Amino acid sequence: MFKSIKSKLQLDNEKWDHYIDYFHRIEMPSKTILLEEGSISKKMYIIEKGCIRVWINNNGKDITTQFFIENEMVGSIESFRKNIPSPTNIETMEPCVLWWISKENLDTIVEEVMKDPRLRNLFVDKIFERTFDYMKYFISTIKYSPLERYLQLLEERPEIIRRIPQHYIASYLGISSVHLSRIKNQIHKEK
Amino acid sequence: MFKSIKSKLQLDNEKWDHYIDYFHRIEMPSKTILLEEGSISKKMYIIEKGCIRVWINNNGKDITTQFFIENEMVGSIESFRKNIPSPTNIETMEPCVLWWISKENLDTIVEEVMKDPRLRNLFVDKIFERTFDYMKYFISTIKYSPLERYLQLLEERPEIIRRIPQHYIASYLGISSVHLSRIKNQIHKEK
DNA sequence: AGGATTTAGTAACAAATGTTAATGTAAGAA
DNA sequence: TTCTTACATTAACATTTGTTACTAAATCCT
Repeated sequence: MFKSIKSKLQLDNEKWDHYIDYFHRIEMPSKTILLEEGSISKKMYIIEKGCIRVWINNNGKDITTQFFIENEMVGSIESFRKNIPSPTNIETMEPCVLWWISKENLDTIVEEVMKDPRLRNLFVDKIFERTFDYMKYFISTIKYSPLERYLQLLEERPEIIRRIPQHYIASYLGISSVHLSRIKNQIHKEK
Repeated sequence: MFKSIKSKLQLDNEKWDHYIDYFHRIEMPSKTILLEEGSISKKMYIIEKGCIRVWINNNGKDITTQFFIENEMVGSIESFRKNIPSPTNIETMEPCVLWWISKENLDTIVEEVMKDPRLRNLFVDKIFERTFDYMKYFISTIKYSPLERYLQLLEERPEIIRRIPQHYIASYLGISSVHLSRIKNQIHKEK
């Protein structure tokens, strides 16, 4: 599970083993809420197996804002970093195998990481990447039509479309599931 | 101009004076392109006076993605950080007084800053803030109607609406200027 | 001051998207 | 397996938003 991360970070064994102990394996059934809107995030998760969505409640309807699959890290970074109530819900969409780490332990690692110029740079790059991703999402919603956004998703994360029920995808794209059906139908006809 | 930044960072005078020298004052007429799509960003700007927009070209039409006013810092962080062609254009919308700093000099400051745990934290917080802002923008486009987004903008950045021509605002909200007219009319009637 | 350009509002029509309801199919639970 | 629930598609109609064209006002330039 952690081998790919290890080789990427190039940590020495001693530190590495220490860090590994901070993570705890859990299994969760589908449709489990890992973090509820309004509560403060105390854990981050790495997904070994399964699939998770992040969503916000909007007058009873929920809107999915992100999907995560294997080897990705999930959590409300905002709630985590600033110790404030999470604006989002985090929920499994399949039976999942997860590894969680507490805020305290992750903070310890981050503190260590920040002392090493090379790792620090990797970390800051990682945060920038997140920022750029959100920037891209944002621009994409005003620049492209739902059809175009669907095709992009199909291109960039086909796994998501294959595994996740369509109405979640629709909500993620900002359209109704009926309209997504129309879009798929349209693509089908054009071929 | 730099006093508020200075007091915020609590730097000692010696370092501070050193950093100040990295900034250069320039005046720019309205509608000047500071950074063109496709070119690599070499400068960051702080706005002393005036107003700037960031936009991307979409089949001949331009879409405004951000506005900046006095005391804000502008630049294509993505192009800056990764040394890649900028996806956006940056353009003045009023005659501006700006202070620019070169990538090299800013990198020097950042490197210094990262050595000090307190400043490092401020810096990382700043980046996280950007990320959260983009997250909010993104969520807002799928969660709220154009009317709601207009009211939010009016609430959060009234300055922008007062100073900037309506078709740029419309483009920023992702709607046509005609539709923004309708929205304003609608708000007017409801009062 | 005067002419050109930019900007904002309105109307009419067109296109995109949402809503509701009905139907069939697939997937999960007892 | 059988029942129930979740999911996807389609049609009909409603609503939202875009486009084009026209007008009037405001601003810019010389």
